[in-house]
Amino acid sequence: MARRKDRPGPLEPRSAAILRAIIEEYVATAQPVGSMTLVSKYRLGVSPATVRNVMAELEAAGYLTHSHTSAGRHPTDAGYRLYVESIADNIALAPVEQLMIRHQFGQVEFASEQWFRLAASTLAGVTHAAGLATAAKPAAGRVRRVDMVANGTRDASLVLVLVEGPVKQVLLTSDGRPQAQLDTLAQILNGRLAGRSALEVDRYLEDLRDRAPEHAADLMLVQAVERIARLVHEFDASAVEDIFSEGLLNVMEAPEFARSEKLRRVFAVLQDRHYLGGLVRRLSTTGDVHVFIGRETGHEEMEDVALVLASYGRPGRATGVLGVLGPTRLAYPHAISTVRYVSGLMNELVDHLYA
Amino acid sequence: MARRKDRPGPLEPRSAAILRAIIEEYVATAQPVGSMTLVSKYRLGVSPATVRNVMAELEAAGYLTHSHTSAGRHPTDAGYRLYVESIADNIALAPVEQLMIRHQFGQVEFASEQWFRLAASTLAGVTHAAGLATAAKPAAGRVRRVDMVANGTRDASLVLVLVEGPVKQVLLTSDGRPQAQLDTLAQILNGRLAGRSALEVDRYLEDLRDRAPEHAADLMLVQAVERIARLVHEFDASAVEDIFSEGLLNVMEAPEFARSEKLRRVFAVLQDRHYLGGLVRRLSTTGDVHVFIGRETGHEEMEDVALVLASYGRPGRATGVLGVLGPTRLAYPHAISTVRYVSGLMNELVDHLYA
DNA sequence: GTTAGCACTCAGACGCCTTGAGTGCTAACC
DNA sequence: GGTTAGCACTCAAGGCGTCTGAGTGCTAAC
Repeated sequence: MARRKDRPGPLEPRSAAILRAIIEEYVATAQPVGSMTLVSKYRLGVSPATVRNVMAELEAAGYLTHSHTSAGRHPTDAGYRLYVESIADNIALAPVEQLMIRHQFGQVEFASEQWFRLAASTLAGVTHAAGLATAAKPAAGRVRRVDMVANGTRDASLVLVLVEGPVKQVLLTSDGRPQAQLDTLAQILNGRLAGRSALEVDRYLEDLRDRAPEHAADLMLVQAVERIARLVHEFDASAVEDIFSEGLLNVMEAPEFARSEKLRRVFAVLQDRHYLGGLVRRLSTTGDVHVFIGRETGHEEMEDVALVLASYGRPGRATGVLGVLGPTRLAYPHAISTVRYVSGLMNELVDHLYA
Repeated sequence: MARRKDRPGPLEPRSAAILRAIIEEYVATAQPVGSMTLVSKYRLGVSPATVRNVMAELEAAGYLTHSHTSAGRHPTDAGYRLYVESIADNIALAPVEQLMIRHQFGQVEFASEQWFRLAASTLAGVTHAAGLATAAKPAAGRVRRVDMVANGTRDASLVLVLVEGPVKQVLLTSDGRPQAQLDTLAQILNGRLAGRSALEVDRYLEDLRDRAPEHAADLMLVQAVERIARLVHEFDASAVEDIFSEGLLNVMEAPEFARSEKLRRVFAVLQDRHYLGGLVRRLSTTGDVHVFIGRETGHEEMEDVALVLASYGRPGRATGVLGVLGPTRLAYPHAISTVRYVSGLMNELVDHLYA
């Protein structure tokens, strides 16, 4: 029974300290925590009996549970949530770790795709959970540059560079035109399409088709514009370009996932490209870290996992998401500060690329 | 005791039929197979007692085992190997499935990266195991085309297209040069570098540095060539560009991987980019399907898994690997014919691209 | 409000027994 | 000779009771 306050609200300092100790102990050991172990390991200044009373209150308030009568307690999702809210703000990553991460980022070539992978693997390495990152996805794609490259006898590659970074490549049939002629074509396309969005490319395509007679010879031009339009549209439509996940092995090591059934469900959810995309919308674009615990992730299958996510990038321009996935029994303070730090780094990188 | 022949060699027809039946039953049920179930399900024309005698012979010859005295038998790796060798050649994929796979390949745009992913996911879907595919990796990369694109105020993207297909993108500092100037630079680079290998790019770089005075203004040219050299070298050195794996969830469903410890080891091996690269070398380049069962994979961690792999592509040009990963208890005939068929399709695609 | 003491609870470990699927052997059969 | 029926034997898996110990909740004293 809750003696004093059943109402939600700030806990008494002593209760908060005990909840905190229970969570930290449970995170460390994955074993239900009993009153005696708690007193012996943490200098709480009270006896086990008192701790038991407080535990009973915390349980009545919904922050702890029992697996069975004579077992120790472990936190509920609500308990973790309270804990997270109590520590979310003021923590910074240890300087040593900052340095380590910066060092890793320094190693990599400025090749855009590498970053996201690096972000994911860095997060995984530092937090010992799974690291996730999506590529920076802008609101709507624009053509930066088109290039055509002869490619054997019959084919040519069309290389499309988008303002937002990604490079796309598709095949065209070139009927053996020499490179010089392809260059001319590319020049025309660049003149017409540089800076254009998908809709604008569509419009140009219609124009081309209307005054067909004049350009009829250049069926290849039409073909190219068709492909470009399709690529830009595809880019706009793609929910999330790609989710890089690294260190899923770390999650497999957690005892809560010892039998692979639970694990399978989590993996299945993660494979769904649209899922993380959906979470993105729930993230404010302010760029601060958000924590989703258990059911809060919006997926029943994920009831045993927690996500610590942050968006990065610049709202008008490109944005993406990165973060960490682990069991709800997660070292939240460390995970939060790591995610915050890495998302800061990624902001710098995005600014640099989409300046 | 083996009554007749302990020597390896072709089994008597009846023994072979029984081994075959045991394997098929075990593949289907994942349960040890007893003599009575076998007789009742498969029309063998003999009594359980006879089957038991044969089983004892097969066990003495190393093709079957016992988990304990009173349990049914299941195949050893050697048993699977014999079975695989007895069926490897003459099987073709069912026309329905051929059609289904072709259909899937028809759906995809001719964008090179998609193929490998598609191959992997098709294999996964059809065989209900995990599908693997590496990108087509040629012996040594050559520059096809260089392009430079202004990129905000300070930076430029250098886009490098290799003869072998891949497109690389890195950032350069452009000090605000206009696009026109970048085009001129790119033109110079194309003139000099098109068709060149990494070593040849190196040579050009040395040239540039030697007669520094003349071109001193174009530090950016030097910077660009440096990057290009590095990219081509990296491409040459990369063991395997990327391994696309799809449908690992399928493997997680197999009862032999019910506890995730075993699974974890397998995943860990797969993450090692060099591992599959090593297997590539063990594949003859004739393009036929190779089967690695348990320890044959060369990794102790993989003792419970089997790989069915084929190389694809053209020896002199680009080659890659694709295949299927599953428990040793795998439907080999189906897996083999599927892998063979898909690798045939990939051959066509590679011919088309690297014509 | 805190604490010591004590009765109570219950998962997990251990040992025991039973069950049944499956074997290996032997002797009869063709 | 190979094949088969019969039978004793084996052993994992499951059910069942017991024991143990960590941990609780309650009550009464501080």
